[in-house]
Amino acid sequence: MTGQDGGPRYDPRGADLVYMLIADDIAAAITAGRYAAGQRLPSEAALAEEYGAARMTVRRAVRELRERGLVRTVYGKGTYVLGPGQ
Amino acid sequence: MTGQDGGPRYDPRGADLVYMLIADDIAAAITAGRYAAGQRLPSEAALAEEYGAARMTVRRAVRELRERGLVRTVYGKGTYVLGPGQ
DNA sequence: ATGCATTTGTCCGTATGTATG
DNA sequence: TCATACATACGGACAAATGCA
Repeated sequence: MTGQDGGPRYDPRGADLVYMLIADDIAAAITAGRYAAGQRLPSEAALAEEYGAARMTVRRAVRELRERGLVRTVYGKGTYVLGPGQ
Repeated sequence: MTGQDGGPRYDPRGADLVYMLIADDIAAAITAGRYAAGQRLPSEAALAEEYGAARMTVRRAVRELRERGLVRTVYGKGTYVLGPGQ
């Protein structure tokens, strides 16, 4: 990323962060249809196991997906994939 | 550090840099077996306290040890002593 | 209604990574 | 080199919400 003022800038959203890698991977899975709209994602604990990461890191990834508008999280139930319409 | 007016105060190649002194000391401790292979080093904060230096300086020393292949650092966990085999 | 399991929410402590002054 | 602040990451513990038997 380059600033308009000419100064080189560090991209803090680089994909070399664990939570970002996980978020990208899940996002790709959603795009690929491996997680259909309306379907529930595996639990945070299951995802943590799957990715070999801490649950807090998975939560950070899910938060990223939420901010991208890809999923919706319901307390006590889970995180659900949103369709293109919503 | 290089003086902007009176020339360099320290020999940039010499071992009289604080981080290098610390690195050498830890390396000697590893060689002497005071830190066994597989063992975790004290945290950067603890080492900083021990050596009376800033954490950033200790980090520089640990980086030196990493570049010498003496230790391996794991994000969020610590820095571990490597055996002769690895 | 009473537990019980599952899942997300929150917090704590510790440790490393990055950035700035 | 130091000092500070914040982000990222791990691991654990407990609380709150949900659903089911």
